[in-house]
Amino acid sequence: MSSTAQGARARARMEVTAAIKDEARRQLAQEGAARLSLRAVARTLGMVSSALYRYFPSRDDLLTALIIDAYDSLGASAEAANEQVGDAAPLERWTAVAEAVHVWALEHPHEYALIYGSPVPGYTAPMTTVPAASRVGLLFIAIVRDAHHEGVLADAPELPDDLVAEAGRMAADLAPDLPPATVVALIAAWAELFGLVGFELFGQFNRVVEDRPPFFRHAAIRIAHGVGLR
Amino acid sequence: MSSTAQGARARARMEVTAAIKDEARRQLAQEGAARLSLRAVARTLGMVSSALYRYFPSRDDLLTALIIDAYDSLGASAEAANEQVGDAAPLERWTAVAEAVHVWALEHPHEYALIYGSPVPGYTAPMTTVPAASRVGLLFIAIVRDAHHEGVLADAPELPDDLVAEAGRMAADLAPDLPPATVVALIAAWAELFGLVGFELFGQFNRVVEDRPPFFRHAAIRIAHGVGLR
DNA sequence: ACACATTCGAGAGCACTGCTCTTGCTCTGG
DNA sequence: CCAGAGCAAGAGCAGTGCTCTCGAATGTGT
Repeated sequence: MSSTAQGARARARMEVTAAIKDEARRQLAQEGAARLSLRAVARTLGMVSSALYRYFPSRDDLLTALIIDAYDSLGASAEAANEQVGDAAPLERWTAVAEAVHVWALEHPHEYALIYGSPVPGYTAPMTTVPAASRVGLLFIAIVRDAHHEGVLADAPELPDDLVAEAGRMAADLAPDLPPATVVALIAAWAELFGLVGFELFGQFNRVVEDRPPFFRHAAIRIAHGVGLR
Repeated sequence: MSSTAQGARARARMEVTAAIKDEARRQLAQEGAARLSLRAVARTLGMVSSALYRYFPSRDDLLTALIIDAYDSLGASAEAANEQVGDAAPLERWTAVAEAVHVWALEHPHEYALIYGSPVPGYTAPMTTVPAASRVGLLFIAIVRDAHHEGVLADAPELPDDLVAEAGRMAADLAPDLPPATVVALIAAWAELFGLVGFELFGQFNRVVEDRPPFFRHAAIRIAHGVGLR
């Protein structure tokens, strides 16, 4: 038997699991991760709290499921933005994806905080989150790779001696067809972009930057320039 | 009477308040903000939990005190690094301060998460945190200003039309003697730098960047270049 | 078709949390 | 000197994550 429709029992389990995640996501969006309460979820679902443990062995496991969903939701938004600009120039694809991340973060602040903010107490993300977490990063790599193969990618600045070895390792792991210096610039750009998003979302720009969208767009383009996109 | 040494009562209050903050800071450093417990603090201090409310009306007020201390600690580290390199070139001062922020963050991960990570649930930073929070930013502004007045600051790239007005506002507020385009680049650089720190600290670089110090140094220098420091 | 096994919901309970309120004791300013 | 302010302590409330036990419903193998 495959995984679908194997008995009413399994189906019911799927449905209850989904219902729990849905309600948990709703509470997460409204109250934030720290105020997400298993008991409250169970309550609004009309079940007793102990029953919920049949589906998620602990609060952290529920959070992990929500984290994966959040990464996937963000990744889907970014990929949709990338596809929507079709075969535009790499720089435009980059900014479109960056915009999509920005918009998604503003629309899902608590989800964003859950995945890119400070990790919740004593919680260390399990391996299962890695694939979902990588989607946006892989998109940026793909865009830069396309630019490189089209011959429109400027060279990244030379690496200092103490970075050459590590850069080689990074390039081998992430994008063997790209120059190591470009890979280094790309990873830095990735972190810098999310730094901008996080600062805006977490209030660091309050009373500093008022009109955020043009500021972000400009910064995202400048960051793309730093990777070699023109 | 001034604020110092006005009666044994006030002094005792100061001491107890300091003891509470110290113990709270210790628990924060070990367990993280979300696991900071008023009752646990009171317990190890040998008092009953309700007594603690005479000194901090709520858990959030204690957290606010710790936030201010954390900002001040980080600011002091950054300023010390700036002074230690004396009247070196602005670029070196920039990287020295960036390094200091980086090191402080690695040494105080939970404090860093408290101030630059996702804000704790339903908590909005009160105005009283603003001065302490501004110290590092003001340092970066001062460094760039010095470079500008020494005539060694490269021009920042031209601003798009939809950013000119906002850039003028930002410059007027933060550094009227600097070109608006430079101020925009500076604010972005500030956020980007903390983006790098946050990504490293919150595990986003796991399995991506292994040898972090050279990577960070390189990225910090590249960010400084983006502001016009050479 | 029946017996066995597994799964599940419900309830009680434990140890913990932030916070409030009342009761007295102690210290201090006028 | 002594009234009032400051303070510690205790009990208590409502909430949390999580565990354990106990029937009942639901599958599965013979």
